[in-house]
Amino acid sequence: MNARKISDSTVRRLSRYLRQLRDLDQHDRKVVSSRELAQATGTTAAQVRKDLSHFGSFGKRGQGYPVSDLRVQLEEILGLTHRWNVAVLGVGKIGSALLGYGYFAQRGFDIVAAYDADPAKTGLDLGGVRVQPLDALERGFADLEISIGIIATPPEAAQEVATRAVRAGASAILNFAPIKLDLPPGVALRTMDMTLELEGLCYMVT
Amino acid sequence: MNARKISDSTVRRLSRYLRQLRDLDQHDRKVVSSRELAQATGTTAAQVRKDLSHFGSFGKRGQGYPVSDLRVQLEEILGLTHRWNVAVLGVGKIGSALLGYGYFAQRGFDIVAAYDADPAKTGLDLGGVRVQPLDALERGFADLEISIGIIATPPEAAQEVATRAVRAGASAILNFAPIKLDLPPGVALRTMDMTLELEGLCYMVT
DNA sequence: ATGTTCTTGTGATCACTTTCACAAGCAGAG
DNA sequence: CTCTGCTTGTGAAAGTGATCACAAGAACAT
Repeated sequence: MNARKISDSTVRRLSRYLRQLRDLDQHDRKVVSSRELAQATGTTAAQVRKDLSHFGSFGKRGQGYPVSDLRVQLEEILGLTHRWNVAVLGVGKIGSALLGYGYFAQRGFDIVAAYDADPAKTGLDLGGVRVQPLDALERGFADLEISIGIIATPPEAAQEVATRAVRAGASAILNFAPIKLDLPPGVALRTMDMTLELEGLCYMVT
Repeated sequence: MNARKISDSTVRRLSRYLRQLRDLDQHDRKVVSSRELAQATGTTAAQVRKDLSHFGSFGKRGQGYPVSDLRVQLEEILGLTHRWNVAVLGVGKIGSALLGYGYFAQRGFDIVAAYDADPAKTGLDLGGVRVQPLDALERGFADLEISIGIIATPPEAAQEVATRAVRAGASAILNFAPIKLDLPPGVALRTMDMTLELEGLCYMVT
């Protein structure tokens, strides 16, 4: 089924389909067509069908896709059948905002630990998580089975902290620092670079 | 020169080149090769040259690119020769984090206003900006010549607030709400969807 | 049973991006 | 001046992702 390599853009779209399906499911919709799914997620019907066809045949010709089934299928494909433990690394402005960001838990991601190099922050309770010193990182990742690290440190510290997180067991990094991270092969990485996006907007406007 | 349409991925890379060039410039480097620029930004030398060639010939064969000149050129291409006024819409966790995020100002983006629907937040001073009620949006965008709106509201409110911002004069929207925004053509849009990225990481790990 | 209407699944095609490969050009040495 | 070593700029080739177009089914009405 999914032998081939699936592109990032496809994965992103799958995520959007899933979001829509969850919504439809909650409203007890039973069936949805590729056309409707496309419209709701900002793509085309053919694209939806092509994306899904990489993983199997989930629809019925003439009818559409069963909302609930497809939802479960997508959750399996994306690896969202279980919850994920996440740690926030760096508790500055961005880091503490993430600790209070409710949508993570809602979507299956539990922030179970937070670390910061500043001793003054140790012990703080942010959104129900106690901030720990960086030295506790290795221990924490192992004990709590943390597989995703969110880098929210200043850029200077980002590389080192990311490397430590990976060595401590993280298999994925979500990076908020405006810097290029080098990670060992096999570790998943996505970077959210806000100034990069702002600059992109400026180009488009100009 | 730049008659053709430049792809998003190219623009993103240009932004990364610029970041590197600013750094090199500060360290008084005079010249840089496509190879070095590529290595520092995580792409290939050929890609760097191709990207730049869309806008002109900035380098000298046998030598490389003059750091300072190229920097200025890229700033012009990206539309970063002047500073930009930005407003934050929605002052929850994410919104207030952005108000304190120092890298925006450093890169030419001034957050000059913040709005929130919750009257309890009116008047709060966050990072030197006073939070105003949503009703003040139209007036503020006009008076302060705000061209970029950052949406940090709950998803339910995002579409309406974005639409209002555009009507009030915003020509670009940076969206942090996990939702698809519909905007009039000609308005630039970038969405930063954190749960989407996390889900992407899960797929890669699984 | 047959026909009609609808929607999926998918090979083929198209469009766009990246990579390749090399001539053109610059600087410095001899 | 010529030769050597480098690096750019760019057309051509390769690769990748998106779109098209249509046969294959499914439900329902007659």
